[in-house]
Amino acid sequence: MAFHVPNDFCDLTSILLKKLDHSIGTLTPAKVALIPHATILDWAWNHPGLGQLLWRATLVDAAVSREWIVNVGRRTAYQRTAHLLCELMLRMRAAGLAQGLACNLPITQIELADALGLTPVHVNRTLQWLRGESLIELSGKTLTVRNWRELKRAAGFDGTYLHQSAPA
Amino acid sequence: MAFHVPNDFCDLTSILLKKLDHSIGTLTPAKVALIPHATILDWAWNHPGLGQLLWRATLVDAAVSREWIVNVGRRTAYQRTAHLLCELMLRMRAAGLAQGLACNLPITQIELADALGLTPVHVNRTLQWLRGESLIELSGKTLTVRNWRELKRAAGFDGTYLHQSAPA
DNA sequence: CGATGGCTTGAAATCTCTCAAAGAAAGTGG
DNA sequence: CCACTTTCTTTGAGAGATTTCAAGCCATCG
Repeated sequence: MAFHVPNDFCDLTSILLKKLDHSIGTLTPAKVALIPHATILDWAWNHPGLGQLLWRATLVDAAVSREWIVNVGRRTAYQRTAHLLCELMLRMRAAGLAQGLACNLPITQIELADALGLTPVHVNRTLQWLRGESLIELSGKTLTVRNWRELKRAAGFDGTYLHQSAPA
Repeated sequence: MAFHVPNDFCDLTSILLKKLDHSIGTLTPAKVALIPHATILDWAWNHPGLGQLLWRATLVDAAVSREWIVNVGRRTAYQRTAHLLCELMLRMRAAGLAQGLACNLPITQIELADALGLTPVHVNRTLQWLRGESLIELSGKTLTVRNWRELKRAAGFDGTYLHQSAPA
């Protein structure tokens, strides 16, 4: 239901929602910082600036979720896959983890399929199509966008929902 | 991407996310309370209990969004429709707006289709199927669940994500 | 160098959509 | 309160996107 890229806060939900309704796992070896709930709550209530930042982070996650609903519910496999790749590229760039329009994407087609609501077989064909149109290169663990403008157009992508501009 | 039932907070997102990435509309005549952002922010930072409640409300909305991703991405039209009806019934009950397993559902099949990522035509056939199985009655503006247990089973519904138990 | 997991390909099956039209229901104006 | 219009619901048949099933290939790893 969601992907996190390095430096993302994750599972902020658990601070206030005590009943687990989902789980989180790693797709690769990862360095994870564990922060006690008590610490976060202390930050939130005693440093309003921080609290605002944390709340905001959860709101951005929610915005991304809403976009995924649209993606999965209303776009074709082709648009949908392109859309996810646009999102991931922008988020990796914001995290300072991209070189130009290339970034690490250590994810299998099976995992991609799960996130896209497609079968792995169809994801495979869709990626071939995107490659055939020279929109992307995706080999091994590296995603390179060959034609950002066309990829965006194919996906119907508008990154507003990522709220990447600095918060007030 | 979401439905609100009476008494739901809506658009809390806009308090911290200044760039609009979606819109909100009414499906029926509605009584709406407008609260200035400044007021909400004041509540949030000067009354920690309230702030926690507000933050929590946005987290529950996010949890619902995540479930919708699953619903639209991984369930058949039949399961998906049943699932949404389960959710709506539970939320209407929590809002004190249901009589037993019957509640108001003033929504057209077209709107339902939009939320489900289906065509209105297919929603129509799906509802007929659910009616045929005696799981629901849905005529005019009233939804009645005839067989809650079976409807839940058909939908693969687990209401945990609604977090309806009282917050700490 | 065998084993495992991931990628690719093909063909048939299926779910859902599209197109098209007709019947109900609900709202509007006279 | 009745024509009239609009919107919503229903039905049918054909088309299409995606899935399913099945198999082969390739790369990586111990």
